[in-house]
Parts: sequence; C-alpha cells; structure tokens
Amino acid sequence: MGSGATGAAARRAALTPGARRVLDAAAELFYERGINAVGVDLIAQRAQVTKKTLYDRFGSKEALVAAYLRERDERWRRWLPARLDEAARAGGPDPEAVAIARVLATFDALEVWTCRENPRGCGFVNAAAELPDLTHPGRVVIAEQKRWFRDYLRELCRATSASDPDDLADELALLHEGAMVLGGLDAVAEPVPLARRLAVRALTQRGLPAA
Amino acid sequence: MGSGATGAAARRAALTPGARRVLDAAAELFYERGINAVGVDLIAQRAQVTKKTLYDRFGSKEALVAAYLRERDERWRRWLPARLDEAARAGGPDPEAVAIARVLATFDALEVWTCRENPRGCGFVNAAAELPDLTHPGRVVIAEQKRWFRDYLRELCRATSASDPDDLADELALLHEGAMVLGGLDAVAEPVPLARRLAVRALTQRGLPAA
DNA sequence: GCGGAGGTAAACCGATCGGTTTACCTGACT
DNA sequence: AGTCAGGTAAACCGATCGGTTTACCTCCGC
Repeated sequence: MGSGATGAAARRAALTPGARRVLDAAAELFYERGINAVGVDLIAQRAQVTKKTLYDRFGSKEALVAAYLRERDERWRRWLPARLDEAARAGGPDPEAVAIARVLATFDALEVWTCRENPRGCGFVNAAAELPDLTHPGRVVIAEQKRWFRDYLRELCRATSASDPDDLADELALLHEGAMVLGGLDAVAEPVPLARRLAVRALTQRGLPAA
Repeated sequence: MGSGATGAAARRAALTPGARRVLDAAAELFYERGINAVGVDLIAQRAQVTKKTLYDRFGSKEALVAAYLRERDERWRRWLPARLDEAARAGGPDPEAVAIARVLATFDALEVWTCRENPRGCGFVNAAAELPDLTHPGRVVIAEQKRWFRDYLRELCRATSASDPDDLADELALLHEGAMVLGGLDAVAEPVPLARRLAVRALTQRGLPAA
C-alpha cells in the first residue's frame, strides 16, 4: 500500500483482460436476467473465456456477484458527485443556493442514471431480492452502497440551512428508491420528476427557498 | 358464472387440500428465498405431496409462481379496503375529513402489512426482479397488482377535494414503494412513518386540512 | 533460457433443475 | 358395483447447475 494508484482505480486496473471481459459480461447478464438465472458457463462463453479462467480470477460465483455489485457501486460513487459539482458550478455565488441546487441535482442525476443504467430498476434492490442470506458477500456490498448514499445525502443536506437535515436526507433517500422501483415497473409515466417535486416540497417545508 | 360463490373465494375454495398446502409452501419459500432459488422438489416435500400432485394441480412452475402472486394480490385487495373502512368509521361525520383519513390510513395499513407480510420488501417488486420476461404469467399478475393499487389510490384521492387528485395518487404510490423497499433493506429505521409525513405534506400542499 | 502468469480446450464431478411416467391405493358419488 | 378424482411412491428423463482437473500453449521479465 505504498505509492502510486490506490483503491478502486488500482483494483480496476489490476484486472486481467480476461477477467475484465468476465466482469463486464457478468454485469450485463446479472442485471438483465437476474443473478440466479445466469450460470457461470454462460458468463464464460459471453466473455470468450474458459470456466477455468473465470474461477482462477474470481474463485466462485458468489465472489463474482460481489465484484459485480462492488463495481456498480464504485461507478455510482464516482459519477454522482462529479455530476453534482457540474450543477453547482452552474449555480450562482450564493452558497446556500448552491447547496440547495446540489440536493435537487441528485434527482436530475437520477433521471440520467436510470435511463442509462437502470431500465429494470435498482440493481442493488434487485440483487437483494435474490440474496436472502445476509452473510452473502454481495449483501455486504449492498448494505455498504445504501449506507454510503444515505451518508452522502446527509452531507448535502447539512450543507444547507435546513432544520433537521438528517431527517430530510432519509426522506430524500425514500424518494430516490421509490422513483427507481416505479421506473423499473413502469407503473408511472415519469417517476423521477414526481420524486423531485416531492423533494422540493420537503425543502420548502423546512424553510428553504427551492427554486 | 351462475349462482353461488364467485371469483376469488371460489377459486380459493376450489383448491384441493394438497394443492392448498402446495400453494402455502410455495408462497413462503418463494418470498423468503426467491423464486429461482426454490425448486419444485422442495416445495412438494414441504407440502407433504408428491411432485405428480403438484404438476397435476398447477401444470408448471411458471403457473405456480403466477398462482402465488395472484393469491398475494387477492389478499392485499381484500385486506386493505377493509382496513380503511375501519379507519373511516372511527372518523367524524365530516365526509371530507373521512376521505382524507382514508388516504392517510393507507400508510397505517402499510405499517401493519409490512410487519406481518413484508419483512423482505414488496413481494411483487422482488418477483419482478427475478422475472425479466414480460410475457411470463407472473409478470402479468404483477402489472395487474400495481395497476389496481394505482387506481385504488386515485379513487381515494378523488373522494377528497384535492386539486389534481390523479397526480397526488401517483405521488402516494411512489411513497408506498419507497417505504417498502427501504423497509426490506432496513436502510432507514422507520420508513413508513417517514413516507406518511411526506404524504401529509403532499396533502396540505393541495389545500387539504391533514390532521 | 527459464519460470511463472494468463490463458485455451475439454473432459469430468455429484447435485439439482423442471417435468414425466408407471403402478397402485382410497374414499365419495351414482 | 363401478367409476373417477385425488392421491402416494418412486423411478426416470435430459439438461444444467457450480466447480475441478489435466494437459498444453504463449508471452514476458529476470
């Protein structure tokens, strides 16, 4: 753990070309068809790799599932803040206004993200449905992801002058989850804007001037 | 469709004792472990029935999955309105107040329901995660369930003097889904009260006196 | 020039998958 | 007395599951 690249980037770069293809194929298949419905043989075939290579790199299907979820989580953690920084730069000089803009920008980001990556609903919620065992390594990643997002929302809310920002963060988390689920079931036409309007209301209720 | 019992009750009563046990066992196992993780052999064993009986009564696993979801849907459709009628009777003589009480009572009902039947999140959302094929008979039942609940919420909202009641109903649906998902992941301590508070805000925003 | 990492190809393992078949038994209704 | 629905018990089917093994090949760095 000395000098040079560390953490997520290092782990990603450390992947063998074959392993990279395996993980990509697994990600696509697990999300689109469900984890238990996809066998390792199919993954190996899609990745143009033998099963031996798959097991040499990942050890087990369980571990591959965890790797899939971990990478999905990392992508989200890298992408979301970048997106919010963009929105913040576009805002005015007023720090309070910027903080509020960042909170609401999470919904604009969600809109883009769900279109691109979540047509079948939240990958973590779907995975949790298939992994009832709480000790499964994938379940641990899911718990970490939900925890991270909650804490991130708290940060954003605390940056505003909202009363009870932690409570506000929980409300926003609920709105995000609801929008993703409804989007996956297409039970409602435009769930994200719906959630955003509810979020605006939650902000104004707390005395914030939400444009 | 002449005299005597009809519809759901008839379908339920029509079940053979063996078939009844199969459906009960399947419901428990499908919900707790996931649909694809449960084999027909295990279901038959739990129901103390041979596989032949299972296939004689249900024809296929697909059909059994659909029957499981259909019964879950029927239970919910029977239970929820009964619950709301209770809440309405407890309300005062003012019809507007009663209508509002019924809307909010959906969240009190949800609280009870999730404790009793949904510790692992919404059974329909979980099932949808495992059934990517939109033509699967189970998927059809899921679509019907979401549709029914949406329409039911619209009814409730239209009974109030809320402006744009259909839109309000969509918001409430989103809050319900969000609360169920968060409850299943226990990412938040008390998701249902959280959703209920957001619902109250949605009502007051529309000029309704939500107690 | 040699060893080890990364890989292919393919056979193999026991277990389980969804589903079928044959033979026999039981109790209720006609 | 006879029929038939609802069942048990158990063998059987081909396919697939997650996972392992053996043998061989290739390229890169020391």
